[in-house]
Amino acid sequence: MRIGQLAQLVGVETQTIRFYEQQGLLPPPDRQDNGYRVYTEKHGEGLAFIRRCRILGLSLAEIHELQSYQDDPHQPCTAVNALLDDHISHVRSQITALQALEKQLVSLRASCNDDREVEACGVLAGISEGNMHQ
Amino acid sequence: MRIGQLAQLVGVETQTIRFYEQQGLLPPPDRQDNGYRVYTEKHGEGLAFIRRCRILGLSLAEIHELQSYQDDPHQPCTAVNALLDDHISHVRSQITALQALEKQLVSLRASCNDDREVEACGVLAGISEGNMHQ
DNA sequence: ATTGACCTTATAGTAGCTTTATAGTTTAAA
DNA sequence: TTTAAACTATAAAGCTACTATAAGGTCAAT
Ligand SMILES: [Zn+2]
Ligand SMILES: [Zn+2]
Ligand SMILES: [Zn+2]
Ligand SMILES: [Zn+2]
Repeated sequence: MRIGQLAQLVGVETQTIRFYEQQGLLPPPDRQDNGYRVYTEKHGEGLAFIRRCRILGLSLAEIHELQSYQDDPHQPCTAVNALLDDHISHVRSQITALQALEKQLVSLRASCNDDREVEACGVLAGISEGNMHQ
Repeated sequence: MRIGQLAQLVGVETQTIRFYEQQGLLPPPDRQDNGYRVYTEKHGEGLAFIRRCRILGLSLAEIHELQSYQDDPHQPCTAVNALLDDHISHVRSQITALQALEKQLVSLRASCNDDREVEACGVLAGISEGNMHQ
């Protein structure tokens, strides 16, 4: 299977596959005589794994870490679970931060109606005056 | 006032100030004979404005846009308010996406306790099998 | 023989800085 | 007075996870 077919199968762009190979996330495939990459089913599974991790918001470094655990399957899986726990708490703190931000933005927006000049805009004034409780 | 003092005053790094100048967000200050930048209070206010916008999650492009409105203070402020509305809805959709992600991650995590080998880890199995309702 | 679809590598761009490298200037201590 | 610390300058690279572009080689069909 060549790179285009693999790309279509998994739903990524060919450049992305080459990028993952370059980053050490996907093992370098064999080459045809003309230099074309030839992929196996295993590559397909590996690529799908990477993509599902990305959908879960894992960084390439975290994926790399998971792969290193997969390479040593008789270790206890505490490290895997811990990685996910860390990721969950990271996501949660992002949510918390964004919710606080939303509150701030909404209150800022409430300080202006649409019938003013820029000079008197409550939004700009609110930012400029810096009444921001961090 | 030199760049280091301004940086300390506003709480940014000197490189960040030079970066904003280069990006056209901060007007180029006068220079001493030795080439050192000399800042005024206006620069301090401008920099503080940028920083508060950044804290509100606005992009440099959005800040640039706000600055262009400030330069024309007798326009109606509808564009300012619209910019903020857009930003708020952007933040809200981020929150929604992250909340869905958190749910997915938590359910994935629940599929493993800590007493397994990597081979049998519920988390890794969950990712590999791809039972992900997008 | 030439078109078109596919493949190759290398390089640059995205956002918002941060880091590094290299060098010149000012200020204070020894 | 010398010298070292602290400050300034520019330019360029690094960060993340790709995406896009350029310039070219390969292959099947027309
Ligand atoms: Zn993470
Ligand atoms: Zn307004
Ligand atoms: Zn925005
Ligand atoms: Zn586990």
